[in-house]
Amino acid sequence: MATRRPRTAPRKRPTQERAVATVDAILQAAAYILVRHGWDGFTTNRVAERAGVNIASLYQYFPNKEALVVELQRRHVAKSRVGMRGAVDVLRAQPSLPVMLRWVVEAAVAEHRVAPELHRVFTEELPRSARAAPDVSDAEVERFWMRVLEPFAREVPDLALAAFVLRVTLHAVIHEAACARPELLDRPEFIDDVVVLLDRYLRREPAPRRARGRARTA
Amino acid sequence: MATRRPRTAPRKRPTQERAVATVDAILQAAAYILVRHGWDGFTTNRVAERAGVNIASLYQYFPNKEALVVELQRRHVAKSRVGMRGAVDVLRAQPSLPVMLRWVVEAAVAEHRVAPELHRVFTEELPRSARAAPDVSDAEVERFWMRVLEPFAREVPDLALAAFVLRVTLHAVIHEAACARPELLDRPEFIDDVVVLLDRYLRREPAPRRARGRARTA
Amino acid sequence: MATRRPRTAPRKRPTQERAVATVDAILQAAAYILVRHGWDGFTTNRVAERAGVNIASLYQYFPNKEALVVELQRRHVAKSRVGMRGAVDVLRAQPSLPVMLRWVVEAAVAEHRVAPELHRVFTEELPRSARAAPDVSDAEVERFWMRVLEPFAREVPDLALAAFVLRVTLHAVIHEAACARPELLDRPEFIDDVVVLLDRYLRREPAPRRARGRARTA
Amino acid sequence: MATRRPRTAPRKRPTQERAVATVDAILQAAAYILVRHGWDGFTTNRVAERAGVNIASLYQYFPNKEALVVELQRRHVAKSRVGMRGAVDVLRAQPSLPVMLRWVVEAAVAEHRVAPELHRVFTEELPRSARAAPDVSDAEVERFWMRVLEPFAREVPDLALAAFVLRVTLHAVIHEAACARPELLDRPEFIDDVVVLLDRYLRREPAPRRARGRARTA
DNA sequence: AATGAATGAGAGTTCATTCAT
DNA sequence: GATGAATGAACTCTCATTCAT
Repeated sequence: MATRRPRTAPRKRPTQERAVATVDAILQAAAYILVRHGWDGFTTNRVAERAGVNIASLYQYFPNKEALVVELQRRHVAKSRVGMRGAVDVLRAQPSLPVMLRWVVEAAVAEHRVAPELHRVFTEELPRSARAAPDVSDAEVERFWMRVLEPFAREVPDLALAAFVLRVTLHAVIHEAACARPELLDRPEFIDDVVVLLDRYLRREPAPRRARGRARTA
Repeated sequence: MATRRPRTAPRKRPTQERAVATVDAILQAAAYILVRHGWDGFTTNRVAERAGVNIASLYQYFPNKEALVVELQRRHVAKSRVGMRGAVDVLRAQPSLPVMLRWVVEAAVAEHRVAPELHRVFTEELPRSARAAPDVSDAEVERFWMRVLEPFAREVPDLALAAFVLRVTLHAVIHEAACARPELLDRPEFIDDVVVLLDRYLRREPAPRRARGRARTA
Repeated sequence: MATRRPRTAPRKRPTQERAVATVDAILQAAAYILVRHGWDGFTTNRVAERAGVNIASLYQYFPNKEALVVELQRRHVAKSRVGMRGAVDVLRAQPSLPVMLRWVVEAAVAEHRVAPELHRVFTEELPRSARAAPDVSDAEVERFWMRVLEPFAREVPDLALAAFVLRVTLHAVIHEAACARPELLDRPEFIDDVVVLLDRYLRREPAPRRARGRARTA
Repeated sequence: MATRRPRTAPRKRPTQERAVATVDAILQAAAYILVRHGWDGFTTNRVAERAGVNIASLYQYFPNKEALVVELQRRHVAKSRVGMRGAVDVLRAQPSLPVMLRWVVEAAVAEHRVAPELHRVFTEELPRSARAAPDVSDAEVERFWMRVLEPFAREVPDLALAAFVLRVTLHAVIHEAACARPELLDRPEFIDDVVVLLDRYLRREPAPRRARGRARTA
């Protein structure tokens, strides 16, 4: 509600090789400072100093502090989304629900492994002005889920609601694990459990016949 | 990793009546500024001005900026936790799982209704240095859940893991709803759905007998 | 045409004696720096340093650099206008034209003696953004002249035009003298000459030899 | 008093055709920026960008920012003075005073029509460091006037003073009109009036009724 | 002749915080 | 207990100018 968002589009594309290196150094330094000192300690001077470039060079490529972080997020997301691509393809093929969920959960976990600390700062500290507009909106994600789930979630009374719950839950559990209990990401039981959580939520009954209704065995 | 956390304990308890009023005015102004301008726009001078007190008075009661926000969080949590008390008592009585869950979910929803915008800033913008140490740690909450769930979650292979998933999911879904889709909090289907989500996750089998296996009907 | 004018109203009135002294020191330093280094060399840090106060103190009383200069102009004008008051009263009494003119010229000269160098910077170097809106507009001055001259300037074909010429000439000659030939201000012949210039311009007749002694008809 | 004036002589004459075009583009852009953004907004980077040339190219022809503006003034004056040449020739022929004055006034008006906005910036905003040394000094102009007026201004007690007043008045009235009331320049009455002003000032007699129509004696 | 890249120096401005009354 | 005044330390961002190609 507060301050108007300043323009964050990069100022000038580096064309020479040297300049590309400069921009990379700046962004790498920015990531470091952001993780190390948080948004409050993220000052352009610090970034420039750490990058070993003059502060004015920084401003030749980024119009302001926010733009730096936005570009950082853009690149982070680009890297993170790689695994999600494959999962989305699987979803389109519509195998069984547990199989689909497993793919997505694993993609989400992979996503969170990329740079968990950076991810944490992005989600937990940035003011609105420094948040990158997401390339895919939550609403779009939910619509996508609705289409995918439609054949499977016959027993779900409100599909839109379920899509919302699904999106939030999926992300929250993995995000929190990545931030607070990173070791969980490596345990197969964790992934299994998340799949179970979502699978049972969506396919409400008749419940899996057998005692250990794991997604794996379904 | 970041900067060392400064002491945030309030500086001196106001004893006279006038002083109590001063402190209240300061905190109210602080909440307003925080919601309105975000953490970045939250400056002690602004707070003092809005509160109508001199900046030096502010520093007589709060040793620094962070302390202000910490106290704000303390009071917010105190208000929020009221409903949770009752729920905890119910849990101790150990009725059926869905009943227990419904109580907790409803308490959590009530909690998020208290001051959603303030809540959002607390969770999404504060730097570590301004975050209040929670009065109950996540680990404690999870241990509590383990004790509570023990009789019900027989089919759950890893109770500690389940407690983690439960805690995170419960909070995330309601928190996100409160922040992004506040109207959801008023829909009974929403609460129902969250109960279903958790109930089916914890009681993995045999599944509810009938077609619309809502918690409500269990 | 360029940049929008920033707000230049002073930020906060000093109430304690100490603060009044601070503000005075700042303004005095500002005048010094402005005269010494011109608008381009007029930096708030320099001013604060010269005034012996912290830069933040400066900003507590003036919202920005321009405001400082605007206040300087305000005070300068206030001082300068003192003599003009008397002259205006004389004009209202409507003695003979030369007498009136002499009063005004002398007041204008006095005005330009106040702080000629400062005056020069004000008129010759300030960007629009730092120019104080005049308390009396040129148009108003001209309207005043028209009223005053009406009984005397019977032979003047276009009184509005004459008021414009009068205003500009009067100011320019004295201003230029003050800036480039300050010694002129002390010579009575100078004042006499300016009076002659304006008097003969306004009282055109009996014109030299012919009625409408226009160059054209000469 | 201010900062030492840096050398402003152009750095190197463009010899190739391409280079001439470059210099012209730079100067044209400079004029645009100066008029549009004022001296304060006049930055070499902006000029280079607008000119479509690299900043380094700009510095190949101009040693610094001031030099740019100085060259701009040089060219402006060259263009402006064209009409004045003719007038000067007329003056040398010594026709009647009103005729001479009319020529000069008209030349001055034409001069001010060339690029009034640029002219305004030159006279009202440039710091000393960026002001071009005039090719003809004020003193020279005044000496010239003295020679010209000598046969006509017999009644003028101090010819040097009159030359000063004449020079200043002539310029100021037309300059102010050009800046603040441009429509005046097109009205013949305006020119007439200025001629009358100067003519009557210089040819004092036969004075209106009395010999030395001084205010003093009135 | 021309350009992309780089930079030292500094400008304006804010802020958390303390002191003196 | 409360206030007006004051300040050290940064911070963001710009600019004139130069270097390497």
